[in-house]
Amino acid sequence: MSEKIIYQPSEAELEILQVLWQSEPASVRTIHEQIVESGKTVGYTTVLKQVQRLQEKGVLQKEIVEGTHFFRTRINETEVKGNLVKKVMQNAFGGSALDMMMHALGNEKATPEELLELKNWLDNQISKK
Amino acid sequence: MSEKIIYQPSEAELEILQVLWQSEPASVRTIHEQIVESGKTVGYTTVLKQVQRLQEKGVLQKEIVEGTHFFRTRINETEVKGNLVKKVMQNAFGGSALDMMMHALGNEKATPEELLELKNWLDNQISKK
DNA sequence: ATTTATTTACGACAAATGTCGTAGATTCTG
DNA sequence: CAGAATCTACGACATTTGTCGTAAATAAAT
Repeated sequence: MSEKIIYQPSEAELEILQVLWQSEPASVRTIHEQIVESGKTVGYTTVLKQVQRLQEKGVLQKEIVEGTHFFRTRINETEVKGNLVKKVMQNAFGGSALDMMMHALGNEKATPEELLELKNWLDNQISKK
Repeated sequence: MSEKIIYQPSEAELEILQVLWQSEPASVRTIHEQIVESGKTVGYTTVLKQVQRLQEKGVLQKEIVEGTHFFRTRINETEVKGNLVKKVMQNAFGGSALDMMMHALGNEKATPEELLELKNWLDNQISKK
């Protein structure tokens, strides 16, 4: 089968992608603002550069509307995120979801609500076929 | 509180750490063999270099026993792995374990057994306090 | 003790990342 | 329109990673 290649964004790239998946298309100014608002201190040109690189890589698409440059992603959020977590699951936990889960939630870090949500989802998954 | 710093190994470093967590201490030769056996093609000196860097970083400790150099880790497996997965959970899933789980298991990738195991573990977590 | 095989120590490199500064281009304001 | 404000394009750098090659140091074999 045709192995679809899914991009593995770096951390800084993921921040940008997250903003875009949230509200596409967006200008670099907007992206930068969002990132800064989320707590990270980074210069405008730094973000601009990353955006340009992502575009060169074909991950982002640029559209110039009335002089302003807008960007939107060309990769699927679910696939990319799934890939990110699967990679960790594979590399660090030998592919075991259980093992990964235990490390992610272990040590009373998860709230009871979260555990319940998870349980419900799982029950659902199990029951349906 | 004193934020304990947990090392975030790169992929190649993780491979080495995995071998050591499995059977410490080990010589570079052994580590290399294990990695190659696990399917990755990489030169001996490449692994050696990585091991030396890890030692410089204080992640590994060297002990010379009768002429042979043995290495062992100085970081905790559970903590490091937990950190790796938590980082992804944070960066890509806004800290939501459920969201991460759905992406990791979504699309019928998980075996029924695995789902059950997970469910059991969860039930256990929930019930105990 | 020599020769041979193994190991270790170093130094190099290329590619990827994260960050900016600066200059030129464009848009907005008064 | 001219000056001010804002953007984009580029180029630079320092780090980190992943990979080796080569030479020097050790250990093993004959």
